[in-house]
Amino acid sequence: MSKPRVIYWFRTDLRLHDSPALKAALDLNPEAFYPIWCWDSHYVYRARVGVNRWQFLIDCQNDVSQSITKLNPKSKLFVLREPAVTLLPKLFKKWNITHLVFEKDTDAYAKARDQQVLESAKSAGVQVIIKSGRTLWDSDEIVKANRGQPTMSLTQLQNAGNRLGDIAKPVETPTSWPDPGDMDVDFEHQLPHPHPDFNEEGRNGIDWSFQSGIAGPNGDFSAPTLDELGFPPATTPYKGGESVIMRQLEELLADEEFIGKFEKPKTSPAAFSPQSTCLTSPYLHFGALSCRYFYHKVEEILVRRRKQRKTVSTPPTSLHGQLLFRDMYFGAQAAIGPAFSQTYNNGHCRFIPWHLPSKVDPETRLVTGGYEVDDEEKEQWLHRWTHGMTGFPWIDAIMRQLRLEGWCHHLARHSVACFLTRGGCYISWERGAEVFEELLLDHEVSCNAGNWQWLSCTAFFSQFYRCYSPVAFGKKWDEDGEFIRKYVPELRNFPKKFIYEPHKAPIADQRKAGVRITGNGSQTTQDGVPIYPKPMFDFSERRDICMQGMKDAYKAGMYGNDPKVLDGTWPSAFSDNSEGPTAGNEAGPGGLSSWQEADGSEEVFAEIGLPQNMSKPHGKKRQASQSTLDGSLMKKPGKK
DNA sequence: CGTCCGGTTGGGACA
DNA sequence: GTGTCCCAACCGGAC
Repeated sequence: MSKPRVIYWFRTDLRLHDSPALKAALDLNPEAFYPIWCWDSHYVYRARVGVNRWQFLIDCQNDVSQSITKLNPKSKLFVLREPAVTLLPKLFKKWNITHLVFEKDTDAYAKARDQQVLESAKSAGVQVIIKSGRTLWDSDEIVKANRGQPTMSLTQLQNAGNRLGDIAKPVETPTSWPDPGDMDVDFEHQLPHPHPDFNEEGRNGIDWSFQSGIAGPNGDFSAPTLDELGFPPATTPYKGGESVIMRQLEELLADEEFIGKFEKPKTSPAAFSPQSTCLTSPYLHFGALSCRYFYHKVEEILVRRRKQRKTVSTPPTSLHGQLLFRDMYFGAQAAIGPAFSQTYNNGHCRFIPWHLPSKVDPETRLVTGGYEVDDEEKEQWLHRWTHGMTGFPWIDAIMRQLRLEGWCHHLARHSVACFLTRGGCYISWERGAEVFEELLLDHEVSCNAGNWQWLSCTAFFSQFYRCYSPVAFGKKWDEDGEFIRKYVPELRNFPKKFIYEPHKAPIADQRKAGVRITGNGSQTTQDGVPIYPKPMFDFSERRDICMQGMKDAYKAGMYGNDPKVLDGTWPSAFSDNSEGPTAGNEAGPGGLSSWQEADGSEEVFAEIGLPQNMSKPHGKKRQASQSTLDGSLMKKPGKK
């Protein structure tokens, strides 16, 4: 019998420590072992990925590659420039593969992709081993233990977890690494279709990461560079990689007071250099840090402190609580599926007639990626929020920190999310989720969608009268406005008295601080003088309007799968002057205020085999992150 | 892990 | 010692 020839397919598990899937692969004692990464067109073109997350991913890939090479100089992370669905069948054949091993993924897109890979493996006679390692418990098992229902509260998650038993102990880190086999990739290189490219706006050049052949420009299977992807240099100060976080974690764990007494609500959203929290989320996202490893390391400290009769914090506010919330969102997504990241046809998401609603396809019941501009003013508010030009310094500082660094504190996210949705703009949480998707290093589909639902009071949380003030909340943490001075530098020298409401400062104070408070954010200087915009609305006025709107929507009591939401008769449940596009008795499905049939652009994409829900967005380049498999592929003439 | 407002409480200054 | 005023700190309710 021939010895195993194994492909280990790295995805969002870019680590060597505590990887049950990697251990299972190595336990096969393979004759040839191929640790690979398939460069995926979904990530390159169809997901919204900003430059900072690109850099972080590439850091993680290079780091794991170096760790592999340390164990075996003949090996590394072999990055192959072709999507898995077309590439793997060719590799199975060319490399005589007997086993394919990977970590289980729960995102809708990844699930569809993996299903397709599973089928091709089956027909090629390749054995597939899949292990769970991305969450504390296997999310599908959690759902079963929760009577098939999505985990919509931490208690549900904890009860389901208790039924499943203890969180798996970390598995050992490999100390040796088998040789790869022959690396022949002399077969047809199938290029993914580059259109539509939703990351076009972020690029300053064209993407040519697929153009240089399967093994890349040097033929050495290296990870693409930002330059190859057509991106400018990244601006984040954070560096990806398993070895980076393992070093940082050692320092974090050394501070047993901090770990043992950690309470999220007591950490400051205004703290920077250093931040008030651990900043492990980007590493958890890419799997550079195992959540189970982290959980058990924290547990060791808690056990020690309990023995010493020292105080320990508990879920939901403790560090364990944060990891449990993550599992809760994964469990919710695992049960609800692709609809989890949208309102339409989501029975667990309250229907609220937000402005700028997502366009939907009543056939597939998925969002199409575009949104409707029901009100030009709201479109401008969204733009100003996105770019940190709202005229509310606390909000703008957070949004600029997010864009620049790819991260902001959890409570800061609360603040800006509340402001965009139920506590200010009354704009769809799905618009905010898209912006976060692009900008966050730690963007996790389930956590992002779940937290936006939480903050907008459409699911998980419902006390909409708890509304963050863009002035008071920041002041509570940072009276002097140091955070604002750091990220909104035009206000650096503004008097403390007015730093949260600069438009209230007398002209003399403005002149002294070297900035004028004027305009709508479309300019940064006027007559050579730096300017900062006036607030884009009266906050307390907007808060009252939003709260009344939320009351109306809660009274209507509809969810995303309500027949009236599905067929567009939902406005009959609202008075015409309720906030949002609520006039009349009929509108479009979802929260749309009108409904037109496809405008023709959809057909173009249908032609190249793009699934409906990934069809070109109307007007703006936007798309759903959680969508079905990107099947759009085209053949490059000739061989590699 | 909301904010605002109004009412109560309690300590200190002072008559 | 006691009454009164002031104000900050705290608390509970409404939204």
